[in-house]
Amino acid sequence: MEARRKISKRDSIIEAAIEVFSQKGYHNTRMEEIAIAAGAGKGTIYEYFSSKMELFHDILLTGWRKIEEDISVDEMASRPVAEQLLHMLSGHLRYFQQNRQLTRVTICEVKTIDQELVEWALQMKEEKEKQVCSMIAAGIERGELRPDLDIDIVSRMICSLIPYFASYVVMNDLDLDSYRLADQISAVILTGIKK
Amino acid sequence: MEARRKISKRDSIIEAAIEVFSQKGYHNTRMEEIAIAAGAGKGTIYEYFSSKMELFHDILLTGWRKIEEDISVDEMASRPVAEQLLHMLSGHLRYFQQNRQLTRVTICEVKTIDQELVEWALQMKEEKEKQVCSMIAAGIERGELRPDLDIDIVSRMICSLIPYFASYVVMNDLDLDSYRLADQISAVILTGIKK
Amino acid sequence: MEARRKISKRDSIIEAAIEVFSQKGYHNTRMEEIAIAAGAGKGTIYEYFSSKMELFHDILLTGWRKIEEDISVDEMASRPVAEQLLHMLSGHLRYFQQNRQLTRVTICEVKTIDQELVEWALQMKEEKEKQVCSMIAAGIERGELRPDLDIDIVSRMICSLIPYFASYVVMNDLDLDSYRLADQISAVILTGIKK
Amino acid sequence: MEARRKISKRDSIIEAAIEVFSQKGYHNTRMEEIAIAAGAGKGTIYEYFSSKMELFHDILLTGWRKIEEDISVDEMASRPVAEQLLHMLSGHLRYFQQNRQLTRVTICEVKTIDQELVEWALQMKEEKEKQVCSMIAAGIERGELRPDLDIDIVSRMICSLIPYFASYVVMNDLDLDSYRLADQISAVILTGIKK
DNA sequence: TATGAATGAGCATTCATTCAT
DNA sequence: GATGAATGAATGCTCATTCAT
Repeated sequence: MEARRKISKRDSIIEAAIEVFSQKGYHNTRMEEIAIAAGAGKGTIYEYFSSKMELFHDILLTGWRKIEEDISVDEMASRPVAEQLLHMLSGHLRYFQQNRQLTRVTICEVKTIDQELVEWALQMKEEKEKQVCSMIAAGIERGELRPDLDIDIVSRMICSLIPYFASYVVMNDLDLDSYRLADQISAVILTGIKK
Repeated sequence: MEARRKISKRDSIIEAAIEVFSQKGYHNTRMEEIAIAAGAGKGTIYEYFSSKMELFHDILLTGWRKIEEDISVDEMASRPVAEQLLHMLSGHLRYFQQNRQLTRVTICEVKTIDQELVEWALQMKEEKEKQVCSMIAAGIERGELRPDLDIDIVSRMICSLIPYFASYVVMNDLDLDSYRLADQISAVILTGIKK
Repeated sequence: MEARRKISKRDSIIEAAIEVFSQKGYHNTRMEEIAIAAGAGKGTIYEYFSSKMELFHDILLTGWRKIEEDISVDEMASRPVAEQLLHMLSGHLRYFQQNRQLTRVTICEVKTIDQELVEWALQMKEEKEKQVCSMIAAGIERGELRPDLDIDIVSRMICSLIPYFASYVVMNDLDLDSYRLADQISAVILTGIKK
Repeated sequence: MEARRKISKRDSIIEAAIEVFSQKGYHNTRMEEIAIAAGAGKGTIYEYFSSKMELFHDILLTGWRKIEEDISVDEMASRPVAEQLLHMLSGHLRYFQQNRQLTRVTICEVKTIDQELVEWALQMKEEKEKQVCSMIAAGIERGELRPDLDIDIVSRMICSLIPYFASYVVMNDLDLDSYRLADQISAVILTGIKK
């Protein structure tokens, strides 16, 4: 029971931190606010996280992992690009909708804070771009896509859609049909790149 | 000569502020750093700007205005979408390349700082989206584009490219051929949306 | 014990603040000095007082309340004016002697600081004048005092004695026999106003 | 003409300084405000006064000298105390009324500012007390006053009236008949001390 | 383990004073 | 002399972090 309580304490802190960070941003959030929102003491946060930065970093990591778990692209690698693209986009959009606050934090905040974090975020981005590159390259290989495409550029075009529509979804409280939206987006892109 | 010196002092502060803000971010920049970088005293900054926030806001506004001046979209309105799109994208990309630091500040920093500023940034974005919407709508009207397009979505797809490639251009110090890049991007989009 | 310590911390800050304010004046006192004198950190002061002004205001209020508690005039209202006057004056003088530093702050500092505070101080003064007015009026009523007296003027004359002798007592470190002093003062006034 | 202009510049600065100091107090007054009120440049003030403190000190000195010129007590020394007292009090009260702002500065501000100034103010006060002491002593000598009076105390009682009624006169914009007021005050005191 | 009182480094801002014109 | 742009020392206040309980 103690272990369970400890876990729930840690989780309530994370939950509260996501809430407050997403509303006020990293720099405008005070540790005390998080503590209050978590129903814990200020000191308790430091039992689980060594600093404000680490807490933030942890949230970012968790967020990213959850996305990647949610949208496992690899196992789709053999499917047609059309399907993969649709799967990826709709997966992301659905995730954004279901994790609005976490998304807001993950997308917007990283750049202002810490060199280490910026580089980490860049890595995440590049990883994503590489994933999409592979998808495109394979599509060309298989003859699905036009062979004259600049793979890097197309990959970045697709990746650009994700954070932009993320903030679109997050900022508006409207509940979108994420599948239909993804369908429309990928239709345009596909027509633009298919053979 | 007095007038000239005053202007150059103000300008040297702005220049220094862009430099430091773009490197360290708003919250990690101390006024003293800006002063030193500008070769001025701390107090001098306050002769021209009433607060750190106002200085930052001023830079953002200036940056935005310069972009809009640089890429006057309106006078192109009667041209084919293909041309307009290419003009807009290559214009932005060229601007980003020529104003790397200002771009970095303009694109990245806004969200963490101030509610008022966030709303202002949203307005700018929406304005841009509306511009592109008109472009698309007119293109459909003229029979250049597929009539079944969801104008809003396509507009957002195009707008998503701008900040993403902005940070791509800004983060890497490589000198890209912005016209070629824009050409490739718009080719894909165009194929995706043209009749 | 926790409660006790918290109280003593707050008190040690107040004590230190009275000490430093009384020696250097409000504007020449830095918060850090108070903190050092209190054996506390700068931040600790702000745990108990939201600003320098509030700390000062609090001290003033406390000082005033202590005086009024110390010299409860009301319960003497039925006694002869001679007795009341002597009681009031000797009470004040004794208080001033026993709370030299607080007196110095209370009497001298108010006017330079803050409009709100000035008005509060004026109210305190007017309250005091009214108290004495009642005393005089009742004395005339009872036939103790000359009926042709201008009550307002006499009241002000008596009130003028208090801050003046306060600073006299406070500035000199001599230990006066406050009762004898009060006796002499009130004797002169009484002879001047009695029937 | 230059000399005349220079004099008027200096005077306009003093005039403006009295105005602003009396309204905002020493610490809340900025040199720039004085400069603006004087219709001069900030730097110009330093042509005539080496520092803010010196400007303030100069005003105080001038104020005090004007009082003493206005109410020359010495030449009255041979007259009866009744007359002297009335002369002194009514003189002061008239002066206060005619120089409201200067009075406000002279009476209220001194204590918070500068050790040197505090001591100067104490000297002024003691000088005044000595003057009145002589007056009383002479009155006793001449058999006008009761011989058992404590000269110091009575002197302080009289001196206490001056700043108190000064602030009374200054704070209220009512135009008082200073002669009548002085008459009433001195009547009470005299009855209290005469043989 | 959990707490929150205590801390002090860090920073935006003010304003008396200087000095080139 | 007169000016006001430029300066930087000085200071109130914030908030992440610590540690005694």
